[in-house]
Amino acid sequence: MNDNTTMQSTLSAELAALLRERFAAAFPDCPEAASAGRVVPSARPGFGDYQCSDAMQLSRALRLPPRAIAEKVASALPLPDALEKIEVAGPGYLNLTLRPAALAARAAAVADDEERGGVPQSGDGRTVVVDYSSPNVAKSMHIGHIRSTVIGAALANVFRALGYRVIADNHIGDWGTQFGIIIKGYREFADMEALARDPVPELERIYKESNARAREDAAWMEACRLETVKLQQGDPENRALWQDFIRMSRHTFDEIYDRLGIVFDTTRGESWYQPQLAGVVDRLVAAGFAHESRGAVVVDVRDLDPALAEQSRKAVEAARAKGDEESAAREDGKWICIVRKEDGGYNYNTTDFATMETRVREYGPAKIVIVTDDRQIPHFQQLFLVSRRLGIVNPETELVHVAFGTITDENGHPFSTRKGGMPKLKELLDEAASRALAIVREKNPDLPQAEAAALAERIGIGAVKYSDMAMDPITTIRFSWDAVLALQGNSGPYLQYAHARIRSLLAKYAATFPGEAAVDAAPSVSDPLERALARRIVAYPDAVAAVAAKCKPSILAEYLYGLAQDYSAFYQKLPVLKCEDAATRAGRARLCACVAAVLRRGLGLLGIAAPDRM
RNA sequence: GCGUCUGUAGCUCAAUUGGACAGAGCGUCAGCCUCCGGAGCUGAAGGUUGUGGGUUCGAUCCCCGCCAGACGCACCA
Repeated sequence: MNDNTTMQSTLSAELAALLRERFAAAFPDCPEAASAGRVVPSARPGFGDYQCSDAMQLSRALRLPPRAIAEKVASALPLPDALEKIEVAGPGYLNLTLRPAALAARAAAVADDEERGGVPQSGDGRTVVVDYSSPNVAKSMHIGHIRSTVIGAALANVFRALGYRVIADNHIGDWGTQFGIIIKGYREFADMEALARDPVPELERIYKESNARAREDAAWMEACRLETVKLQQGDPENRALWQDFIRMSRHTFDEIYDRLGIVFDTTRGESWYQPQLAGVVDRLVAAGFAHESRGAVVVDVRDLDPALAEQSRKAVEAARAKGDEESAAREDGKWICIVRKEDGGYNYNTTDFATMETRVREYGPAKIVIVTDDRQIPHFQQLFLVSRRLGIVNPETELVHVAFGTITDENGHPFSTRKGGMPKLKELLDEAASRALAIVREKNPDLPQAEAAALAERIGIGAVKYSDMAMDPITTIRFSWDAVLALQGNSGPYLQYAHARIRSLLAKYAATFPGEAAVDAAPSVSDPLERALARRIVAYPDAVAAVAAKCKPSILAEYLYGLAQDYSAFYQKLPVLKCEDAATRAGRARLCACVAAVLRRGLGLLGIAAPDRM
């Protein structure tokens, strides 16, 4: 183990490796011992810095009391430089305590690693495709889109930080039957002025109205269908309209993305794959995976897995036994994956197969990560299964569907379209900025107008983003203005505030003690509050790695919140500028600087700004 | 009917994925500004982790059965 370290791995990984060696050496005849040594940060300070509970697990295999096993591992020599002691505690825990100097050096190394962000380069140049945001052309982005956007962008950042080559792809909804409906409506009742002024809401109005008419007027519906067919056959006029709609919509999306600081490496909408769709279906049929059914071409997922077939057969029996023919009929729908519709058109299944295939062929990715709401879980399960069986995706490519919970209204019900649907994303961001501005003005009355507004924007957006990432993606969010825009407690601004306070303190430090070079000092870790901070900093690389492994930015949000909390406790109790002893003062200033660096970096991965003042 | 997800403090969520005494925020109550930024800090109250079994040295976490809610189930994505 190396104290001042090149950051090739995380501290916990190095300690685990050390213990693994010792377990293996102590019990060479036991295969289970060879894989022991898992290490996690200790539950409480009294239990050292890291703990290992594997001795208890091995007790059965080794037929020895857990404490005896732990003792043997703990007493092995020599103790590496970084460790002060290894103790056996409780029923058989191994508690590892770091030497303060080693902890301080390690914390500084993590914070100072500007190039790699203190994070091991486990990606090693492999490729990850991250598919997120994916709004629909001719529809406004609303609060339902923000989770995919924000979570996906954070995951892309994290994979990049870990040394992966990332392809961030915005798979926008720019193809499908809705365009016939819009084109028909556009021809009949478009308000050209409104379209010029603010195109997307007008397109949305056109779609809604045309769609409503199609529902009650069969002739209208047929006309819409014909427009779709014309578009898909390449009719120049319809294609020009369609491209116009895309251009207008993308312009509106880009305004939001600019504001959110979201970037993509590529934007390939569904239409991009359109030329490949016929070939996909042909190959599925040729391979025997797809067949004709009720006029459509379908893949029956049950054909790929006898267990599913059996499960399905039982479900039908159970329904029939109760005379529930409706449920029995529904059963098919769960397993039928339509790849060509009765009318010869293709749908999202076909497009998604083509997308999968293209991504594998073009990028050779180690992972494909797709971020959508949880209603699409069955769709992606089927897509992944069939893609693998057909060989569209090779076994080396990991497929991940990051499913997040839908956003409901304040009462836990879906937002009803009749009552205006989900709040628009732009409205949300405006409201966030405006609430933040009120506070900025109050706290910084002397700040020039433009600066205050810019700052409020960063704070408001930070609040919105944080609230969407602070919890596990699968959690359903009950929308509430007060929760999304919270500026106190577990919130984005709380983290930003902790960071701004440190920056301010460090500026004052530099001005007050120009001779002291805190940069050269080791972070102070003598007080438990300081030590807690250093331990937290050292765990940063583990947090980032965990985000990638679980595809949950919430892990990083949680980590940063803990770091900020620890800092606030430290700040309250231990003086820095007012500390009499120059050496301690420098050590504390250095520790503060390390915290600020990690906060800024972590917030950066979440896509949240870290202003120097607020 | 079948499937997926979820159930943890009054409310919103954590719990390093099987480890030591289940922790935060909001709200409530009591404190902290002659003190580096109070968007802050300290403390109190608040829990049979939906429920009943099982596995384990050890279960919020894994398995089985119930209960409740959300979502999905043939040409939207």
